[in-house]
This record gives sequence, C-alpha cells and structure tokens, in this order.
Amino acid sequence: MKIATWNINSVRQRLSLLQDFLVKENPDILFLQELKCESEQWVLIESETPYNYYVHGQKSYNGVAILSKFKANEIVTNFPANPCFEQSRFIEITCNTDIGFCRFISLYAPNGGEVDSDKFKTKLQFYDALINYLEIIRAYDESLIIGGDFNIAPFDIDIHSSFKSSNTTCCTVEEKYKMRSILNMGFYDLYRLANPNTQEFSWWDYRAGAFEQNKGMRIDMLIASGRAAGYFQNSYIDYNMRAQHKPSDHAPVVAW
DNA sequence: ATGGTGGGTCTCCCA
Repeated sequence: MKIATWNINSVRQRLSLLQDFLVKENPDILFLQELKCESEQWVLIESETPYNYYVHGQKSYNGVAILSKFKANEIVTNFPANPCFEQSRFIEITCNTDIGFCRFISLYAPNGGEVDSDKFKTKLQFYDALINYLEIIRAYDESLIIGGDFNIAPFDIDIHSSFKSSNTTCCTVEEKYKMRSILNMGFYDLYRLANPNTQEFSWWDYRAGAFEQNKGMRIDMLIASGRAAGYFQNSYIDYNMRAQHKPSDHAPVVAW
C-alpha cells in the first residue's frame, strides 16, 4: 500500500506535474488539497489514469480530492460543527482495500492569517471541531488515514530556525497543541514514524528564495490510526517536485 | 515593519 498527500496549489496549473507524480510514484491513494477549481474542471485527466476521483471542489480557493485505486463505498464532504463548512476543506471516503476496510480523509485546514486575527480564531475552532469528530470515529477502531495540509508544524524540529515560532502562523504553541492532541489520541504521523530525527519540510514560501535556503515548515502530513500505521514503514518528502519549473509551494509527502 | 512570489473571481484577496 502506497499513499501520498499533496497541496497542489491549483490543479489546473499543475496538471503536468500531477501526471508526472502519478507515473513516478504510482500511489494507491493520493490526497490532494487546494485544487482551486470546481469539481468538473479537471476531469480531463481522469480517463488517462487508473484512479477513481472523489472531488470536493470550489471555485477560486480551497478544494480537496482523493484519487483512489479502490472504489469508495461512502463519500462525505463535511464533518460536524465545522465552522468553515462553506469552504471545501474536507472529503472522506471509505473503501475496501488490500489492507482491509479503510476510511480516508483529505484535509485542508485553514491557514489562519495573522496570529490572533479572526481567521486565526476560526482556525482554532476548526481544530476543536475536527478533534471532536476524530474522537468519535477513533472509537470505531478502523484503519483511518488522513492526508492533509494541516497548516500546523507540530514540533520545533518541523520548523526552520528562521521562523519566530511564538508569533508565526502555523507554529504558535496554541496551534501545536491542537496538532499534538490529534497525535496523542493515538494517530501516527507516518513521516515522523519512519524518520524520527530528520528535519525536513513540506512547504516553502515562494518569496525570497525560501526553498533554495530550505527555510520551510513541515505542515503536510499523513496521519494514520494504529490499525493502519502498521502497514507503513517508509515515508519521504518529494523535494524534487518542489524543485520543478512552476511548482506548488508544497511538496508531496509519500508513505508505503 | 516591510516586502518578497504566485495562485485565484485578477489593480484586490489569499497563501
């Protein structure tokens, strides 16, 4: 079983890179975020790949999808008490897979804007609602995998030292605690599980040569329940896709 | 404190 997550920052701008990535990695499941288009606008590649496409798109901003080699039984595009329900930030499917019944979620958490802004408060509320929802489905004791842009770097190792973590969105203590409480529920961060001590990032600002200087954060993650995590021993962040011409500002995260 | 780039509904908003 091979899975990947990628904030693609406009799927229409990235069709060729997406094709390259699918051919190179051939994942069974790909979680995508920030499609920045309606569901029907990128069906053009659908016939050329061996995937079922489960898309919760939106014009202009947001938009998430799951590309799956397994057919979905159920598809849901929201979770209870989500304060951003009008934005396409969540899609969940269930499938019968090679490793049994699985629940898969593609998540695009709010960025939060400036620390302490209204958007920031909404981000924290989004996490409170998400944590409540995960408490419920955790009790099912299923194989659950979330691939997402969480917009939080959970620990200091996940943040380049040039960021002032106390007042930079995605690395404040308040945000870290939200992410850690998900991990403390018994969900595993597959990259960190496979690479306990490596400092690598999944996002770098387009500006000021951030990628060239490796000034990034690790905010994109594959999170698995205990039942599912045992099927994954390896994980890496595909820096090569970030180094391509006209890249997304995020690199894909792969696990197998 | 500002500005840097690159998406989007494109001289403004969002990251």
